[in-house]
Amino acid sequence: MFDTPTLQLKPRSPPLPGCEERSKLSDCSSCGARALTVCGAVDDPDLQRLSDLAEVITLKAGAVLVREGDPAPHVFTLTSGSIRVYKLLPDGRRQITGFLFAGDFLGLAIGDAYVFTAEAMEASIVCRFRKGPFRALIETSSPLEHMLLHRTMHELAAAQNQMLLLGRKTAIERMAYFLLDLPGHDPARPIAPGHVRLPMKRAEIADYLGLTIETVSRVLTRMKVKGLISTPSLNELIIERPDRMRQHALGEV
Amino acid sequence: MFDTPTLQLKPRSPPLPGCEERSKLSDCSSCGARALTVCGAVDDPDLQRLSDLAEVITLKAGAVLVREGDPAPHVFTLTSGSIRVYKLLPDGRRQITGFLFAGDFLGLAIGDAYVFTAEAMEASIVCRFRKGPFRALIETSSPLEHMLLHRTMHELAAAQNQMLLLGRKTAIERMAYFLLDLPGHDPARPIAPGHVRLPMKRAEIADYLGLTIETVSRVLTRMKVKGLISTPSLNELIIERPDRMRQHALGEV
DNA sequence: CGCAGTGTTGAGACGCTTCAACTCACGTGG
DNA sequence: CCACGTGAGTTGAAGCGTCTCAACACTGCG
Repeated sequence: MFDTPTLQLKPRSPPLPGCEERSKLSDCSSCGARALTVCGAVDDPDLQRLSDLAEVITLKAGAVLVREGDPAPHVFTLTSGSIRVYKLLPDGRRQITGFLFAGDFLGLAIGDAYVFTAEAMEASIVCRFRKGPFRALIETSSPLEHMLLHRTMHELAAAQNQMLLLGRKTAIERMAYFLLDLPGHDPARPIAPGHVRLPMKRAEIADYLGLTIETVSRVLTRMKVKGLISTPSLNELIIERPDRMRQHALGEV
Repeated sequence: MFDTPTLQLKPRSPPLPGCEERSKLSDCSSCGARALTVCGAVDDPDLQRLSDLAEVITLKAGAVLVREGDPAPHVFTLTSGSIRVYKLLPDGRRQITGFLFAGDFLGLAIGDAYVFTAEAMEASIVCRFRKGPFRALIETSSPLEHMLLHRTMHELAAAQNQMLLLGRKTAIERMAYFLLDLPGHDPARPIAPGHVRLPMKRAEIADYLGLTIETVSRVLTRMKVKGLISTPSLNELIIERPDRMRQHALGEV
């Protein structure tokens, strides 16, 4: 599963078109800043020292990067590809807490064990750091710690939006929010505005939105019938009525 | 609503009995560390500089501290009392994203506007800091920023547990998790193990767990009938079967 | 005493889930 | 080239858990 590592560390790509839309939707005024932070705050010496600590690991689609409950000696950054992060209940119920894309951090948890499982959704490359040296570096690098705080706060704000979604929104509202929110996270998103790439399966969308695959399918059908979306292929769709979609996403009737 | 301020800053109280239980439940190995961080990491000079920036504000029960969408010039720490933090949908649906108790931070968000509303649940005292000087202080105080990062990661982990709860758990599982989790957060919790203080109303529990007040009431009744809990009063209950309660909370069976 | 706010309980409605059948795309091997 | 199998997605019908609506009980307070 793990490749022989060579040194590499790729900062998050700069802000991409379509970011404004997500920024508005998620009430986050600094989506651009998020990317900016990574590109800007880690100045060269720190970046170099980070690189010295990094191992590059390539993952095949479906490969498990970390497993919930396992000892947690590493932290990661995702260089390319996409990763699903989830928690399981004993009977198999799954909640996907996030999809990660190039530039995202992973494993920055408190404690000695991972509190989630992370799997590659497609062929991916990650940089791995041992936690100890990484923490030591943080201690000495204020910009680095600053960036981590910034990112963690960003994730927390997203998590709170997701709580609102899971606790109080209907199926169609969840899906609408998801479809508008997703492109802002995915550096590999298509250029064309309104186009949404869906690198995940229906089951993963369902487990992210707290629904079943059947409900996801039915909601997408309803959206098609209503003219909200069109689907050139299974893994891609076009938002035809962004205005109406946004209303649904925000729960405005 | 706001009192004339005098200087005051009270660090979080030290770890309290009952904390181990929560620590186990939430998969967080550092519940003690959380409190410890605040008491320990902010060493005297920093604490003093923080105090210089602080205004003390007293809140009556129900008072609004910050409102979602308003400009966000301040951050806060809660000195005593309890606060509910929530998001609203246009039609009034509410999701409470957290209950805050003495020692908790508030308002550490990215961007220029608050992304949530915060209201006092009971008479409370907060320390208020202007964001600018506070950020400047963070820049120069590594231990302070370290503490903030630690806390934010802690909150993020809790948020991910809440996503699992809201997305995949049944009503009784949600309530069980809530009842086991709550005492670990509340410094004013009763000494006796198994005793849970409920400073919030049914409506707030419901909006925190993504349920209705009727369902909350019915679940508590079911728990009473099953012998899982007993209720000396409306705002206090005793967990009679912590083992069975924990099974429910974790979705076993 | 009456009133308002809060909590409980019951009956019916509703939205999502469950279970099942079917379609479609894709790859494999005869 | 087609038969076959597999995994993913869609669609339909029935079931179930929670919600909605309504009535009632309890508490504190003027």
